[in-house]
Amino acid sequence: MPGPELATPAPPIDHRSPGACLACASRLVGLCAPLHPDLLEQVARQSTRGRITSGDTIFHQGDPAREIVSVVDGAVRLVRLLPDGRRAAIGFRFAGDLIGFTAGREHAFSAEAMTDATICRLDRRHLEQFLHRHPVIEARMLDLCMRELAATQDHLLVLGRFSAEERVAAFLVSLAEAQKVRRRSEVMLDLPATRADLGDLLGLTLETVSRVFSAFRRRGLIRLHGIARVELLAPDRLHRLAHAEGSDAGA
Amino acid sequence: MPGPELATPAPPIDHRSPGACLACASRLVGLCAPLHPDLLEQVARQSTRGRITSGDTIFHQGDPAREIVSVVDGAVRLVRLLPDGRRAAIGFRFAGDLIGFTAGREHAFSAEAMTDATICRLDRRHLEQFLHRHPVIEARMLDLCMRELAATQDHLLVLGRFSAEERVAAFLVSLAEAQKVRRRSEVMLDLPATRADLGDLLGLTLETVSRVFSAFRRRGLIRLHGIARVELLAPDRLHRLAHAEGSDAGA
DNA sequence: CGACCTGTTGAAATATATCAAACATGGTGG
DNA sequence: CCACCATGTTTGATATATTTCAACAGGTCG
Repeated sequence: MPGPELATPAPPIDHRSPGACLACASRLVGLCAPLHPDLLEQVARQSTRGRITSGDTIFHQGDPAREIVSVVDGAVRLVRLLPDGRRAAIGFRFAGDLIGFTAGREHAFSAEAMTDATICRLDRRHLEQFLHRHPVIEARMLDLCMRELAATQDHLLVLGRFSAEERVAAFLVSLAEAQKVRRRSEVMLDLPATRADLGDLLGLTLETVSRVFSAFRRRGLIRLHGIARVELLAPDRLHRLAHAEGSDAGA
Repeated sequence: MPGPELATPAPPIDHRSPGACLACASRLVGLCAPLHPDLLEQVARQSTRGRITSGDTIFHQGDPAREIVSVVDGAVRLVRLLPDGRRAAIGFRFAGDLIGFTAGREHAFSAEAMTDATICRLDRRHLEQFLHRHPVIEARMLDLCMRELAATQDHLLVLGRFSAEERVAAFLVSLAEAQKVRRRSEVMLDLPATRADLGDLLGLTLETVSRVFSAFRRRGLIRLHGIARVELLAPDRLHRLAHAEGSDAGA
């Protein structure tokens, strides 16, 4: 499903030298990296950690891609903007995700904070050199990239052939998945995105998203708690909807 | 060895010498790979080349991903099938493209020949071992993967926010691009796909695709030559349409 | 308090899907 | 060689899901 596979549930953070972010470096490497800690510092030393606030742009579509960004905490949306103002979101990213790693010279999309967030910027050059020196990590990177590719292809299916309800269901299911990976509840979901954000992600208008939420609520599929959290009351039925397995004809 | 699960309608395989396909191996490596030819043979030796006919399935969604396939010649569609019969195409692939390389254990989509084609099957294990031994190639692979990811994200934008006409225009432009890369005409395009294939790729019905082609024809944007080729009469206008740059208001 | 943002809901407009029929095309076999 | 068939295409009429436009409600924040 569309989304965040790359996930170590946010390791404890520890900044040795000022600005440096060893935590990010180690997250980059993954859980069981057969690397000497000293090597990590090579990367960490070239990183700067910072806190940003909801709505801030981390980098803009078109900016030279000189940095890779690790999301330490918070939620980020990746959006493409069309000349006439239409927006499409490539995906949402959360703690533990890496964004902005690209083959191109420029970022193909903007990254915007949906919540207050902590991020860590890594110098692209240094990261690439590091990867070249450590093929094991480069192999992990390839693996990561292929997973993200698969997730994006899933999303393609959603946008190409799913109805509005199926799209929203697919999103909720994938969000539950993402929270599970991060050791958070699978049924009580944090929803940092606005209806407009969801519309951009799912290829719908914000009104349609809102209507689908209402319909789900009426059918007893979900319950809204305040504005930023959804409870899945019938994950199984949502799952079937999200996989186009019909049989949820009812009400 | 449970051999024949990979391609149920087992395409006829032409075991020439020991089946080796040096051409595929070198394509995999890329043009200017700093590798000794002997090394290529390691990969080539484990490959089998074969000819398949239009409509054949190269591998099925759900099949164990034991092979990587290189398209030597012809056109292939990658499609995902939903339980209720809906189809969505991930993309089309042509000569020189590599398909089926994945992080998962199983193929997430089916690969079907749109034309008679020549393909080369590489053993996944061997390829992976080869990559591990040759980090330079692995780095190229990562680069390839990131490019494919970027292309898929582009497609996401198309499916999420483009009108039917914009989608078809985007497809034609990208097809022209693909032919240009392959040193073929940028305005006289081979169109191996049926209207239904295009619909699957663009998230439309075949009728809508047909109507858009007719509309483009009426407006003097394209001309159809027989059934399998399109001539772009106004590439610039199509380009603007494909990039949502408006200003093609007219008729 | 008032301005603003997000969300909800309604009514009308519209792009695309669906259903249906006729039309090309290319291959096959008599 | 032609008739025929299967397959793909075009076009039309209608249906429908989603968008668009619009009004209103509930928070939040200065």
